[in-house]
Amino acid sequence: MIAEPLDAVFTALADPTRRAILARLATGTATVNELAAPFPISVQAVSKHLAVLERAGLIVRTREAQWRRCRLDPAPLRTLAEWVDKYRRLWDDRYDALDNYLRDLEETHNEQTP
Amino acid sequence: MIAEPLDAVFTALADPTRRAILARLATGTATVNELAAPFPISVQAVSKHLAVLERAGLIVRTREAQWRRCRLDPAPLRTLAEWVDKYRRLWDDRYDALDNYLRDLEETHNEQTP
DNA sequence: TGTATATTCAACCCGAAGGTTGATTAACCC
DNA sequence: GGGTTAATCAACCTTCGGGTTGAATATACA
Repeated sequence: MIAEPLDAVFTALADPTRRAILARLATGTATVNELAAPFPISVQAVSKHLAVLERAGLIVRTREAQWRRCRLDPAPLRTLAEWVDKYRRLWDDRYDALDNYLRDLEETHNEQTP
Repeated sequence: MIAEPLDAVFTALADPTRRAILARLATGTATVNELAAPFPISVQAVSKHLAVLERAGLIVRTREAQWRRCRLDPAPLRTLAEWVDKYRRLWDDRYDALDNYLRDLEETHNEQTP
């Protein structure tokens, strides 16, 4: 099993702190200190979280004087959505197939015991 | 930060072995041994993976003689798709806003330096 | 009843993940 | 240049996740 970029994205999103950071960034860009403010953890810890998000391609950090401005990059979300949709379709199809199968069983049963 | 069910789903999907198990189950139900066969790890390790998937609600295990038959449950995937779509929409909107902003800047610039 | 098979439980190992504190780098401002 | 602020780097601690092996449980079968 090759290491997929999907690993990094799912791993990044598995942490509630990181999802909260993304939620904050969805309302606009922010610096590391601004992002860290609402959390009861150190700025260094938040900095680590940002590194994880950056590795997953979910955010981009740019230098701006002594600040690092963070902004979202929705690209990996598209990949994720494709993955989810693919599986949902597969599974829904299977469920449809199962439904049909059960319906057939039912009908056959009804025919045998009218 | 309350522990969300989303945590369990993202965590479950972060592991490539577990995603492979889901891929296998997308083609139909299977027993633990059947699921374990393709992997170079022990049956016990696979059993643990299945527990993680079950906790996330992604699979259901039913007793069948001495076997445990596993089947997918696509429900959490729907929740996930909703989450992803919500964020994608938010972010795409922001990007549209940024695009418009940059376009406005450009136009203003062109007016000032014709 | 006894044995084989399927699966889980329990105890353990090891490395990675999330947190801390302290030091370092980089840019601004007086 | 000297001091302040923003952020990262480095070292460390503790918890958790994925793996192992060995024992226990449950069911089928002869």
